[in-house]
Amino acid sequence: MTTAIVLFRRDLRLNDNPALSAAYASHSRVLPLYIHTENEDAPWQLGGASRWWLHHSLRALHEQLRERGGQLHLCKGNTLPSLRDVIEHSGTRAVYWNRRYEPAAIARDTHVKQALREQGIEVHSYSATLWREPWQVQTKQDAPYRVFTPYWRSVRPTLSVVEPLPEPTGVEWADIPGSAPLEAFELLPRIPWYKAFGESWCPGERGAWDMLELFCDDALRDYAAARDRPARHGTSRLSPHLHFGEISPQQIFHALHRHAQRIDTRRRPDIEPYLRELGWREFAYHLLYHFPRTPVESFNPRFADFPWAPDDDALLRRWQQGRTGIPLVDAGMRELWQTGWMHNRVRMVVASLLTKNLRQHWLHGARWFWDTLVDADLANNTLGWQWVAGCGADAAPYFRIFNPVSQAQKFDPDGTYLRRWLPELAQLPNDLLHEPWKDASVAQRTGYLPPMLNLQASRAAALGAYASWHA
DNA sequence: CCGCAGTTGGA
DNA sequence: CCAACTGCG
Repeated sequence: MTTAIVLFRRDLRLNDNPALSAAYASHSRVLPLYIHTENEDAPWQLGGASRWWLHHSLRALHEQLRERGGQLHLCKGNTLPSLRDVIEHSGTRAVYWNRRYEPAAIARDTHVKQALREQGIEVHSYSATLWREPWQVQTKQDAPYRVFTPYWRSVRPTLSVVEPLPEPTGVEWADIPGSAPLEAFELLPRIPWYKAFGESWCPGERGAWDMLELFCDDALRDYAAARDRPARHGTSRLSPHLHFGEISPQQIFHALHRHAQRIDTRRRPDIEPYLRELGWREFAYHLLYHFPRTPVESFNPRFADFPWAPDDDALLRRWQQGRTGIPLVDAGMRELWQTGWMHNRVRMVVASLLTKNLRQHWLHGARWFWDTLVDADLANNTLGWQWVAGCGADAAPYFRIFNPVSQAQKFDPDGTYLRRWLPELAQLPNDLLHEPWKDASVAQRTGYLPPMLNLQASRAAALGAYASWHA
């Protein structure tokens, strides 16, 4: 009669959870544990929006366990002392977890594993958030891939539909006295800016599957085109669920495949474009593993002396608050603030404006996204910002500067997205909605600010600065 | 060593 | 057409 600890981290699910299944296979009792380590992930400790999500996801997991006669044991503190405490009070000799891939987490886990083993505790770790471990994918020259297309060409053919692990049934859940209340984590920020998040999101394993079902029923068929239209719910919106491991890529692949198979061949949706996006996520994790300094340093070393404009707080604040006077940018930043999420197409546009037109360092944008996105993810955030800024792996070339007006006209032609997030402009006809500055009276009538920059001039200045630096 | 190709654009 | 460069096989 032995007990095993299952340490939950970014795997807040009971299905397809290798650590949980393995623990249950070898032990008669399982003690589910979550440790709130306030600072171990510094400088990338959880941002505000992520904290909101985590709060609700932990509550959801706790409820799931209660329905099964158990409960999630919560403690606050550093991982090793907290684990030792629980080990001592529960008489446990084995700890199971699923791996994480952020540099700080790897260092921490390596240390904890070694320390526990030295005191005679078994530690077992598993792969649960990626299709392939980062060290398993290499070029013919035994180097990590730096370009997505060859990476994907090498990985995709090796992926197959695998039956996900079922939730273990009949588990005897263990607990010890002294669990902290969830409120003790103080995860909900003092400023209740997140009060509308609940209208968009349902954190937790069940919420993840509801979202996936919505995607299958609605957007999947038309994904390749619809995913570029910010007014539509054309994307999967699974990113925060994936980040916290409420659902795994394996489960998604399996579910999409099964869903597609049930539809007759002529109307069967093509799941490849979406799998490719999951491939980007996988690629981002692999890059972060192989290039652990990229969260703070440009992937391309040439950019070490890139002439970013001097930091400008006033300018940054207007960008953050959605007060730039550029409709698509302001709409996106307000969507982010109000829902904790922004459509990917719009993310590229706001990031391009900050890093290219305004020439602010990409880290300023990355940090804001880190704090405000419910799907803030070190691997994806780093890759995304460096890609837009032009200093990343497989990055956009410097001369590719998004024009927010033409992007809006192309992907939100009827202005639905702009009107949703810029209600003060909702009454304008489409041409003025896309370019409110064309009528000087709009600013007075609506209170909408005149643009803080000239798109053409700032573009030319950015190209000029790049060219003279590059020469 | 050679050849091919490279997420998302703008004017 | 903007620039060439390099990752990869």
